[in-house]
Amino acid sequence: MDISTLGYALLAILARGPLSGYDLAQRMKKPIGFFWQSQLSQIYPELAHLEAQGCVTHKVIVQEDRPQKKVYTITDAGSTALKAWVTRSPTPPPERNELLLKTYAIWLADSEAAIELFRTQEQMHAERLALYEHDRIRIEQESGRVPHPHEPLFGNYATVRMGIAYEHEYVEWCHWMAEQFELALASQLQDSQ
Amino acid sequence: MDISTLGYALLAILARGPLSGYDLAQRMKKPIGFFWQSQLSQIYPELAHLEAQGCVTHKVIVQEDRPQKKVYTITDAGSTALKAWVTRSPTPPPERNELLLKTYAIWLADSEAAIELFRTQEQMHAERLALYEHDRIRIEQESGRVPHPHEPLFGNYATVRMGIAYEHEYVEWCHWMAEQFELALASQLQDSQ
DNA sequence: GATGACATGTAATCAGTTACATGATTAG
DNA sequence: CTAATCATGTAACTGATTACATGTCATC
Repeated sequence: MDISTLGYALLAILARGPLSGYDLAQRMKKPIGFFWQSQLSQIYPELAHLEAQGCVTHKVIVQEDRPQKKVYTITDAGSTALKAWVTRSPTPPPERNELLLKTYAIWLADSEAAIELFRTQEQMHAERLALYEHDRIRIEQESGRVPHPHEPLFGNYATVRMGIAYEHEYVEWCHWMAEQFELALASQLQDSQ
Repeated sequence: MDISTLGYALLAILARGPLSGYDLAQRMKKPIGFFWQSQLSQIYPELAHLEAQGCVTHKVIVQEDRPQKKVYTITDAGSTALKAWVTRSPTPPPERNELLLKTYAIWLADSEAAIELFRTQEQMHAERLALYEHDRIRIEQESGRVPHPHEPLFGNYATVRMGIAYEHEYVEWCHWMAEQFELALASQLQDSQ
């Protein structure tokens, strides 16, 4: 029995309550998607796999107003496997950041183009930051102040905290990058006069 | 003609000077590896592909003390393609952070196990932080103070700056996480007395 | 003579994305 | 009747990792 990371991701969501594959995909967008993404076409086979391993079971639910669906529930075996996994040190994943790769070769670019690139990135990350900060406040209001480490909402809070710190750094770095090229541009203009 | 991200990564390295496949793989470890990793078995076919596209050429160099090697040089076409690529906005990659996924389900864990996980992570990132900070100082000494945006060393400096900010945030967040579980543990012990 | 760094590749496998295929039900 | 959402899947392709395969040269 070996479970893929996606498998654990699905178990982590199902640990909070039963859901259909379609609904799992929705969760894979909104809160989970910030640190683990996945497509429906990958979720369905993975659910079948988890069921074959005895980590989940499903019931067909017939709905009147919508098409019928399969609602999956985590089993004791699944719960045990998930609990064992959460505190196992993850193997450091191969880093892959295309923006940093571009940055490594950015000395080749025109200042104007570089400034545009980093201003755009700065704005993008500022938007995400605002989104996360909104989420953080929502969570703090839902539970009185900071959630306790043993309630599910703590998972949301802790990850959103990381998101805020991450996006905050990103925005500042992008800002610094654009600034460097603006300074270079200014001194170029001065030289040509 | 379409070039993969790995292809651009190789071009970005070759833009600083000709190298063999083996040497490119070395660079893929030391400075580039922090934001783009790759194996030799992927590099060799990619170099052949780049050569077929006219982005690089190679010469066989016979060495006396070592086996012969193929040294690759970037062409004008390769240089043009690279320069056009560096300032194109990258498509945001699907986020995938296993530690955050575990964090989302960490409320299921025992406080002791959680503390160990985050203390270990904190130490790991503190080590990387020290490594990056050392690198930053080395670069600042090599060039008088901050490298100019249009010299190659700026690429190294800018990426290492991001690395420092990132690892710094990571260390702080891990520390906060461990602290949350230590507080939970302390209040548990108090309750049982 | 064995080990390790240098050097270049191919083959099998895996995880994940995109495209394809089908169908129910509701709202406009 | 048409588009959007809900709902479940399969198939083809792509990028990357791991394992396999071969060989040179220097040092211990």
